Amino acid sequence: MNTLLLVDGSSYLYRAFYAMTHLSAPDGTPTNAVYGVLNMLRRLRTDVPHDYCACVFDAKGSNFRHELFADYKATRPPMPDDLRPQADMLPELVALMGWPVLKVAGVEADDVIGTLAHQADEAGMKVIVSTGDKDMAQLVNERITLVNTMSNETLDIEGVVNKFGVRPEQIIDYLALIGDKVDNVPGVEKCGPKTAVKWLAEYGSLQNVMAHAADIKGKVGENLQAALPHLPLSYQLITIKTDVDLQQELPEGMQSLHRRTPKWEALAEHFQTLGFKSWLKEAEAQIGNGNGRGGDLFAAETAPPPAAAVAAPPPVPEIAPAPDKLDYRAITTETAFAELLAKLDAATAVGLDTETTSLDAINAALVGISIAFAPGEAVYIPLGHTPTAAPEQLDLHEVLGRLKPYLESGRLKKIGQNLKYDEHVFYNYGIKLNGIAGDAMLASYIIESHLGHGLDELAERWLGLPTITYESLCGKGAKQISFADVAIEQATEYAAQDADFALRIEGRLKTAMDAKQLEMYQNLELPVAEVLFVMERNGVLIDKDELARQSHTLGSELVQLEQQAYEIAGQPFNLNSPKQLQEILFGKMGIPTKGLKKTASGGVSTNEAVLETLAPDYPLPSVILQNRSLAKLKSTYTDKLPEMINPHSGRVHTTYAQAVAITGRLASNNPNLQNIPIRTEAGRKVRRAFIAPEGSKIVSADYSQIELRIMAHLSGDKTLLQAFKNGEDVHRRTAAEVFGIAPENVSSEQRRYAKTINFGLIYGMGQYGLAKSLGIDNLSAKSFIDRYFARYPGVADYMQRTKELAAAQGYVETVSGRRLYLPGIHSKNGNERAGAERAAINAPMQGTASDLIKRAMVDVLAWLVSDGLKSKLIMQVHDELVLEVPEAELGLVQAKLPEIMQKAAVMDVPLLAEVGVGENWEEAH
DNA sequence: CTGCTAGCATA
DNA sequence: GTATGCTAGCAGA
Repeated sequence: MNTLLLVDGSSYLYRAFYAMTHLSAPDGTPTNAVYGVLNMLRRLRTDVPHDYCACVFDAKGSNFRHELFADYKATRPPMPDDLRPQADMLPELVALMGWPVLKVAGVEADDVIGTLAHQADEAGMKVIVSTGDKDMAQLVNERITLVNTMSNETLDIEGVVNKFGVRPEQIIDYLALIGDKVDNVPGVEKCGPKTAVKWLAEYGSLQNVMAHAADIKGKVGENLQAALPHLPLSYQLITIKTDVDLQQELPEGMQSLHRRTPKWEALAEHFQTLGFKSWLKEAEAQIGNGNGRGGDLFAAETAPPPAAAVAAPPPVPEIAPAPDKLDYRAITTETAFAELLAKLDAATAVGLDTETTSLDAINAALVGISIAFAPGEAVYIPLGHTPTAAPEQLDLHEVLGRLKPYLESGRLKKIGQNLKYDEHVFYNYGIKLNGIAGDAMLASYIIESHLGHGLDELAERWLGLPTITYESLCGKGAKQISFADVAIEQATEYAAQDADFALRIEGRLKTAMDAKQLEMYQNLELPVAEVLFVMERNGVLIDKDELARQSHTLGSELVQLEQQAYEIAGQPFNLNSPKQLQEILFGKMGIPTKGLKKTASGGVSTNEAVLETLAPDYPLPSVILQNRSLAKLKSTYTDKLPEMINPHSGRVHTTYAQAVAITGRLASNNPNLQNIPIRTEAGRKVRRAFIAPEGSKIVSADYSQIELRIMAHLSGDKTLLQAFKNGEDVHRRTAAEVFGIAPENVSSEQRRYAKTINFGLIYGMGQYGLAKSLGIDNLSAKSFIDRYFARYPGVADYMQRTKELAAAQGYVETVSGRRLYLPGIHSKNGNERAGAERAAINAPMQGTASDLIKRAMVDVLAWLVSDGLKSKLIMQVHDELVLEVPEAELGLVQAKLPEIMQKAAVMDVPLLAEVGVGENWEEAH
């Protein structure tokens, strides 16, 4: 029989507070109640065997009993000042310990416990309710028992009868007669336990006692008569609900009440602050055991789950309290603003969001700021709305000046959605945002990188709530209006919600992370976001004139190619139009289309591969190819980059997307600085325009064969590992192995083959792909691959294992525990499935490489800052970091930069980073 | 004006 | 054969 263990967190909070001697954290925060409750939960966890469990707390605010009876609990003194902060922090700590935590607005903890107990009872489960509250005795039956963990007292039916002298089903009647002084529930004057038991023994039920009120003599008889009108109400107040709607909190019912793995990382942090030393040690030991990240992000290899393991566990259901109502306000008066500042003084963490005039952060102007304090509680400060939209509005600079200390404070923690954006916005006004402690977008990216991370989607997925969309306020497309034109009322609803939801979602997502994920989130992605902010802000200096010259040259070359094409075709046409080109080549010129690749829409493709095959036999294709290549250079790079120079800084500021690539890589856009040409001579010239200011140089360092090294590490293949350890030329070595000759006899052709195989493997390539890229037949390609796998059995084995793992669990992992989901891995479509298998093979290598360089970026920036260097990180291109370095620091950076990159992780292969210096990016590479 | 395809730049 | 972002052309509003 399954057992459900329910803990009345709120009742214990009070009892522990009054029972425990004073205790406080190093910073003076009282901790006795928190310590008492957590200690009790630790004992319960081991002492009471159970299958499901939950710890229930009272939600803030009034509940249905207050509606029944305005004076309910009216005589209770307010919560002692020493208890309040403890009450606030306790639920989070309990959740971090792995307990499902429930808080339901509108009812009390008792009612939630009553409901869950009732449901479990109906399902034939055994229920143990751990509480210090005697009222709970009304729940006891054959399967439901109470345990007071503080006094070690157990109450079953017999126990209730022994203790109270009435049966469990009479407890409500019993308590109604006695009343409850603490909760201000009126009973019968002068009627205590003895009298109540006597009456109930005689008449059986409250109803019957009331019916015979006239029979009872003496002063108590009179009192009973006097109490008759209010006794039904008391009965109602004392009755614990067993029918609370928990659909929203527990959409999957009892099944979600599994104990989860404690978040040791976060617990350790809290125990540290709270001064719980022995528990801190314990948490650290757990982390050291690989149950959290140890000293080294890459040290712990998780044991692969059993092959039978099913896809990722479903996200833990929503257990955070949903606020009973929303409190969103606009701040437009000095009084309200002063109150807001006072609130910020008291707050430790807030949700933060800005509204602006532009998606381009560096050029965006502030329209308003929203701040959330608690779920459902947020304010919006309109600052840059048009007068029509906001008749009353505080002065932008005045407000910013007074908010600045809070925004720049590391003490006040900020949580938001893509805060890197807001960080830029504030920086535009001379404010450096500090204390960034959470970002819902990044948290979501860590948990499920393959899904969307927009706030709207997150609210839907994690809170089950719809959002007000930006489009519903501002419209879209050409007719879109500026947020500055949105009326305050609607702007407040929207903006306050964004801050509120970001705060709520981030908290929710954190509880869904395992220790490794929390580690990656807090110690990798959040710090990386700061590095990206710095790099974006730094920008890259571009030599406009150089690009203009190149554009000019390209322009005249393009004109010539165009003329040639027209002559060959016998007519002018648009060389950039695949459709027109198709007509010319396969229509007018009558080139046979047999065996040529088709486009998705049915026509004959005119892509590079097709034109290459036609080039030996016809003159036009090679002209087109040259034209395309140059046109791309001109339109995408030499013409475009100068347009992207920011007039204020004189530099180009890209935006790095941190949550788009499913493998963990960054992406760069507006402009994309990660696809600047290098392969062709003409293309590479573009890099000459990436320069450093007078007195500085460009320094670039890139990881050598990073993904191949990671493949060696992941596969553990002896031969491959050895090649790297010996510092060999791995492609040459591979050729030697595959062709069965000595490395010194490998021809350049053979080395090229080997290099292609090595790269192909990283992409999950099969014989077909290899044949195509080497221009050999399928059979020879297969024999190459077979020979390769025969010489590198570890690699063959790894490929196989990875595919199986992906199929078994639906995701694969990087070395540091980043999860990479493969939605297509179970597809019935063979092509799609094969694609997912290739992605599965590639993802751990690409993803681990990306984790590595992210770690290096954080370390490099930390070094630059701590040593007070003037060198600037300006670009990241997947395996390369580019810096702008003053000449005085050149020697230092050249030595230290590759060293930091190589030390980003300790793996079974040495990491190698190669550094270059130059006047421009081409020279430095 | 918007959304799509083809093609191509990078690691 | 993995992972991205950008441009031009073009079709349908």
